[in-house]
Amino acid sequence: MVRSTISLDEVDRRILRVLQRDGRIAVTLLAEQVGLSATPCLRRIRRMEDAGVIARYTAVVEPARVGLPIQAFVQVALSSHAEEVASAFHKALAAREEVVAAYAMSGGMDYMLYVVAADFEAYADFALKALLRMPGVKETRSSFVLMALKPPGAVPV
Amino acid sequence: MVRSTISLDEVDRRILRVLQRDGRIAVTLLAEQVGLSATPCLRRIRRMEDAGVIARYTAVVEPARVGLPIQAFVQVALSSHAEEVASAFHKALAAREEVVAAYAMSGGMDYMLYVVAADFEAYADFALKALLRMPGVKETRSSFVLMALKPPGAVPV
DNA sequence: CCTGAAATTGCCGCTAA
DNA sequence: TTAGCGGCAATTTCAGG
Repeated sequence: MVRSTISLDEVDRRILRVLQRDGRIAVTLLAEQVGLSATPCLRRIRRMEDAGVIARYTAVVEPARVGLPIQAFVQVALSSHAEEVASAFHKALAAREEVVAAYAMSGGMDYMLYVVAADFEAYADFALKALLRMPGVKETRSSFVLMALKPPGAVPV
Repeated sequence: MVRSTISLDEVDRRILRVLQRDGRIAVTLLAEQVGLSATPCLRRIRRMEDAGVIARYTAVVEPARVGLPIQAFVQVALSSHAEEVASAFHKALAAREEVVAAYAMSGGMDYMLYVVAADFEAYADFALKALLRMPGVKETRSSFVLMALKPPGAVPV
């Protein structure tokens, strides 16, 4: 995955739409759907993979069905934004598997986390014993997911 | 994708870990990595697909590389929680492609959205002209993603 | 278009309730 | 003895040159 910027034409975008909908589709079928034969279609896919447009392929696992029904968004503010503090915090986040996604944010709170847990006890353990004790953490605010209206879906390309 | 609950053994969990890391891996290879032959491995995959444990497969597209560098989390509060208002709001959300994910939440704000846009103007158009005018919307609070520390990753199975 | 590899299916054997 | 699970082999379909 190289970091170059590439331009995408309408066919590339159609490929992306199909691959976001079904990441395991056979290239042969995909090619048909976008009006190409397999070879050039595969070339375009590889090109987008190499350019980092397609970061990876993944199976989308339903957390609730694998024993992780608690899902929360957690906003975190740090007390210091010194390089060492931030990078220690990043390292601490990376080490916790229940943190499925983490973003540095603009605005009042510095970070947004997406966290999964088996139950409230496990979540409380994470929030109180792990997160609040991570380097530089000043304040956290958790909101729990009640329902996914639109499960993480396709980027509009 | 049926809605039954199934139990997963350690082999199933290993399959899920591999498929989350590489959603396009060949079943043959996957089978090797989890210590099975292809046939039972594929059977387990199908079983998890049917049970909704694996919701789908997808290509993970980097928004910034397809011309959508603005990414925001938006919290939304509704002025009414009447059935009709909520469902009209859900419908309005569903119709907007820039809303990549949407959740009903506990706590102060009723919804959390993940939104992508081509630039601030497009984002402002969405926030001011679309979102604020959706049925029942009382208040919104946008935070912009500065950096993805941990890009949406694997659920710990 | 062609060749090797992968996906998928039918069938059989083993093991444990 | 039967339900559940794994493997082998044959067939169809796909990947990649």
